[in-house]
Amino acid sequence: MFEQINKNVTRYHTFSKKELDLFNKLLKPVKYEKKAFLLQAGEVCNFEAFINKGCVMTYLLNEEGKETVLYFSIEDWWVSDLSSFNEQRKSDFYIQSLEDSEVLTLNPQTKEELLFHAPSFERVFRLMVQKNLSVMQNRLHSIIAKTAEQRYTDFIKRYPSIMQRVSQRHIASYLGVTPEFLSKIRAKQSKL
Amino acid sequence: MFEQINKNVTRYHTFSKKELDLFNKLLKPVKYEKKAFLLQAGEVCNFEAFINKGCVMTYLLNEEGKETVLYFSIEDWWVSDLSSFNEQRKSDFYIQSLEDSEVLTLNPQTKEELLFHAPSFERVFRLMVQKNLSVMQNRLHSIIAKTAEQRYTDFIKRYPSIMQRVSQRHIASYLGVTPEFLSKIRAKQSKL
DNA sequence: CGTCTATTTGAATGTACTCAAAAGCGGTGG
DNA sequence: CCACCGCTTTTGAGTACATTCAAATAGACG
Repeated sequence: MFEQINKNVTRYHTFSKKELDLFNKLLKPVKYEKKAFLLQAGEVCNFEAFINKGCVMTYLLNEEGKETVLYFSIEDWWVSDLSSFNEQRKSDFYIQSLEDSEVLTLNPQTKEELLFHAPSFERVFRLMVQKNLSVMQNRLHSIIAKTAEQRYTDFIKRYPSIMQRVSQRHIASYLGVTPEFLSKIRAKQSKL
Repeated sequence: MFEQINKNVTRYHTFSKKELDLFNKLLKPVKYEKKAFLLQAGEVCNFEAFINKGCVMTYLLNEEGKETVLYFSIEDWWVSDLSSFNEQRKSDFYIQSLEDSEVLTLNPQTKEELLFHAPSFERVFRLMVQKNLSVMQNRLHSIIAKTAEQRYTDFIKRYPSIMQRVSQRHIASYLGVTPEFLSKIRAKQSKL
C-alpha cells in the first residue's frame, strides 16, 4: 500500500523509519470509480492525492463549456489544486478519474500534522510544486513554439503509457487542438 | 533598500526582527544595465533575485532562433530559473534586463544558510513557486482556450504597467503571436 | 441488440503566419 | 543639435495551420 509513495518521497529527501511511519499513518486511502470526480469547480480542494493505481485528469471549462486538460496523472504522481488547497479558496478545476483509481490522500489537517512532526516534508512539497512548474513551462513553450503535429509527436514519445490509456478527445484537449484535427494529424502520420 | 523585500516575504509569514535582519544580511544587491543578461542558456542559475527596481524578461530560444517569453518581472517580483538553481543544472533560459535594474539576490549558499537559521522561509519559497505555477496554469489555459485578441485584451487589463514598459515585439512573444499580427490586432482595436 | 459516444472524413471558413516593403522612433556620433 | 543608422512597428498580399459544421463509421457498454 505505502511502498510506492515512500519511494516517491524518498527521491527528494531521506526520511527515518519513524517519519515514514507517521506519514503512512496520516495518509487516507480513497477509491474512485471511473468517471467519478475528485474535485469539481466551485468546491474547495481538501486533498493532495498520490495515485497508487489509476489515471485522472485535471481540466477547466470555459464559458462556452469547452474543456481544457491541464494534466493527466497516473501511478506515482500527485494530484491536487494546490492554490485551492493551500489558500482554501474555491477551485476552478475539475479533477476526474478516467479509470477505477486508488489514491492516498492528505488533507489540510494531516498535512499540517505531518509538517509539524517531520518538517523535512516541506522540502518534498516544494520540490514537487517546482517540478510541476517546470512541466508547465515546457508545455507553454511547446504550445507557443511548435505546431500541433510536433506537439502530438512529442506527447507520444514522452508519455507513451498515457497515450494508450486516454481517449483521443482528451489528448486533443491536452494538446490544445480539436478532436477532429488530431484525427487528421493521425491519418496523415499513419500514411508515412 | 530592504523595505520592499521584507514586505514581500511578510505576506506569506510573519518573521521576527532577528530573522529579517539575517535575511537582509544574506541578500546581495546587484545592478544590471539595460540589455544585460542575468542568465544565459547553458549556464547554471546561481541566484534567486528580487527586483527592487527595473524590469527583466525570461525567455527561451528554439532551434530556429525564435524567442518565447515566459515571464516579465518587475518591482516586487522574484526571478530565477528554479530548476537550474535548485538542481544546479544548466539552464535553457535567458534572463535579460529590459531597463537599468537593481536586484537583491540569494545564491545557493546564502539560501541554505537562511533556511538553516530561519526555516520558516521554506514556506515562503514554496508559496512563491506555487503562485508561479498558478500563473502558468492560467496562461496555458488562456493560450489554449482564447484567441490572440482576447489574450491581448486580458494582458492590458492585468498588467497595464508592464504594457507601458515593454516593446510590442516582446509582448507579442509573451502572447504567443508574431509582432506583425499583434500590430494588426492593435490597429483593429483602435478603430472601434 | 440498440444506444450513446468517440473517431474519421470532407468542405468551407477563420485565425494567425510569412514575406516584403514602408514608415516611425531612438540613440549615437559628428 | 541634427543626421544617420538600426531596430521596431505598420501595412498588405498570399499562404498555412487549425476550426467549424455536418455526416458517416466505428466502438463501447448496458
